[in-house]
Amino acid sequence: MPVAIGMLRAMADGDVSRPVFWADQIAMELAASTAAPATDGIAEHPADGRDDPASAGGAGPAQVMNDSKTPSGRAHVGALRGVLVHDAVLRSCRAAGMAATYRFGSDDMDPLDELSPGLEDHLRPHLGKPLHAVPAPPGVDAPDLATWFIDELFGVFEPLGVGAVTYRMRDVYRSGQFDDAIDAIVRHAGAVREVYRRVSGSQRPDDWLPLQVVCERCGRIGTTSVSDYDGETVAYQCRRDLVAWAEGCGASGRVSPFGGRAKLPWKLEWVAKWHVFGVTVEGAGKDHTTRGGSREVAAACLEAVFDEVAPRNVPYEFFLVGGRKMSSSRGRGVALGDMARLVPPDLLRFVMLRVPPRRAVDFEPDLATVSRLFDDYDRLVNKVASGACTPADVALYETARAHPAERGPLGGSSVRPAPVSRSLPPFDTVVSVLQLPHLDTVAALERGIGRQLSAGERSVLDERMASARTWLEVFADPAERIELQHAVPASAEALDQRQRAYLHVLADLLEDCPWQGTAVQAALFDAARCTPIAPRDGFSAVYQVFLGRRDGPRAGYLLAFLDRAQVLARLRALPYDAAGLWQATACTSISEAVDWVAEVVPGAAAPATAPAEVVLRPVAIDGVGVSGTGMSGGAAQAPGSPASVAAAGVELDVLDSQGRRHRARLALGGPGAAGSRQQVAVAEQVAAALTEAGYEVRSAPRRAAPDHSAAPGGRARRASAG
RNA sequence: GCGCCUCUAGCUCAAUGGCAGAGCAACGGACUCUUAAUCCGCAGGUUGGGGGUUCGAAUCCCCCGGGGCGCACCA
Repeated sequence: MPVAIGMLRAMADGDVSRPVFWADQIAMELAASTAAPATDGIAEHPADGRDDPASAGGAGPAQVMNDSKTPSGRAHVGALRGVLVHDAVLRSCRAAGMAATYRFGSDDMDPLDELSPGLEDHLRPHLGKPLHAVPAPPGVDAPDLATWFIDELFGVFEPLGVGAVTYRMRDVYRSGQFDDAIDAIVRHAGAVREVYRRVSGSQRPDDWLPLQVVCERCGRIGTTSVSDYDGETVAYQCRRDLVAWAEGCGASGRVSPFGGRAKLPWKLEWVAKWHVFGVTVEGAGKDHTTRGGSREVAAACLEAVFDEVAPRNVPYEFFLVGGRKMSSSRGRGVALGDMARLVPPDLLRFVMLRVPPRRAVDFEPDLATVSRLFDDYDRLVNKVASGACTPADVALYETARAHPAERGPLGGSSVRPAPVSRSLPPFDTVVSVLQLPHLDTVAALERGIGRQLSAGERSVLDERMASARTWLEVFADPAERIELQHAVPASAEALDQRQRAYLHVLADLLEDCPWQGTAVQAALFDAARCTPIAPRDGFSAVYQVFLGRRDGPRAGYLLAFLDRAQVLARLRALPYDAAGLWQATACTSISEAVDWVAEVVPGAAAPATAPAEVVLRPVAIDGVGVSGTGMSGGAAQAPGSPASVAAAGVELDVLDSQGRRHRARLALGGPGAAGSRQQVAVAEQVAAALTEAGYEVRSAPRRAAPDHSAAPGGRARRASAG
């Protein structure tokens, strides 16, 4: 199977009419261009013997990838784009049998030129110093600022399977590796100035040298201007007004620019890296790649000074969050560490590498986007596992996999496990289930998909659950998070009388309902018919009372995993106008009630079916509440207002052949009709009429007002309850 | 001003010169019954507009338009 995968790569079959993974395309072009004896001098500058030995087995000219990052702030996800673009090219080169290495540098000789949010006071005195010379903030366990910042990025290399060898510019300069390049570049300062003028249009003074030294007095490097190179030393001035963001100390003198006492400005440092390391591939973000931009200037300088051709560029777009560029200085964006905890390594590689470098990756860590990412990756894995895929699919899959332990000289595909198709609960489902308390998440999810997960799927699910937890903890905004409220939230005061009545009806039905998801879910619908209310409005009321929002996960399951007594108390917490409900919903004559029963359950018309059960229950409406509803705050009702409504009635509960409960109310007239004698008489008339029509009629005892524990035994007689 | 990317079904995107497709959403249906855990089905398009190359164009070239971003100060 691994062999088949290798053969599927576009390069192996040479069928250019089929889609080619972008990194494979670049590797092909590199192989083609370096195979031919070019006019460049790159071959004369092999990567000075520090190659990763693992790469030595490859055939053909060695490719040296280089990339770097200035450790000037907390790393955000965008920093990973360049890292992974180069890593993808590295893997493609190795998969094609080419020798290739990947170096990644920390540009920690650069001056501190901005104040990271939250660290202003600590950093301000050090503006202009090399980043490696700025102390880490108090309480941070790092030797210096640059190390602290860059380790955040380097820390994800291993888990992501990034095959880069890291280095630090302070070490490069101190070791003297750059001394010859510094000498050559400064000697060619005139040519450099000319390139600056010609390519980017920037004018430099005639005595300007492309170099900055560390001020011997204040230690700043961003504030010094340099001139007059004599082959051993340069003259410098630490100027107060050289840059706006830092102030020099005013010192001046002569100093040797070698061995770490000076650094080249950015564009020339690039030149030196390319020359000294023999770099053949170095991509750059679009901010560098514009016409007349730093990349073009550097390429021209490389040619002017060393007569070499610049490495292959791989221009790449930004990684946007919600369509906007991330900015660590403005605190906008997604922290690298958060992102690494949010999505598993494979997915992080996948999201960065599936789009060609020149296209922006727009990723918003909201539920829909993250869920889609998981879906997309599952689909890719299944596609590759099934074999119904293109070479580009296979290449993307291989490139997206993070498995550092198996990385080999040729990409290690021969030892990689074959992809296994998976059928896992989607991310948003996992998020949903995780938020239900007291729930065995895995068991619930397995129940959801109707089978047990394999061991492999289980480990992927564990990963997904960890992601879901991170999402809930770090990324979910209040609108996306469901949180069980400890009391009825204030927003629930807006529920109308019908919804409030629904909650009370539901509470009564849940008194002796089996405490299980499906049964509770059925009770939710029963309560909607019994109120009556549109199910949607009833559900909405439940979500309002428990979650403080209008929708939520399947309500029956939500409630079933809570404590019954607490659920009942919560449902009854909001008072409602019982008399008003009766006025709005009750039948006013016996014949109307009987017609209603016949409409709901056509028992007489279908004698073959089991007779539907009708339960009659006398109910007192004493003007402040209906007895038996559990409403305790009757005194809150204004005296007076219910004077005109029925003072007593009969509830008719009908259980149809499918066990669904329906309810009608029969009001008995004005305030004077409250006598139980009349209730009994009416109930008997209704019962007689219904019995005549073929229904099985039972009567439930009148319920005592404040005590609903004496619930009539027949109430829960329904198919699902037995 | 210069440069890059982008425009395809309601939404997010595939298809890289060979019959315009998927996932969600919608719609229809099933499920002791829609509501953030299920399944099946159906529909959805002048590929931003115009011109050109080609037997054949979403795809390549030119022009126009909409949107996003970058460089013109610094790494």
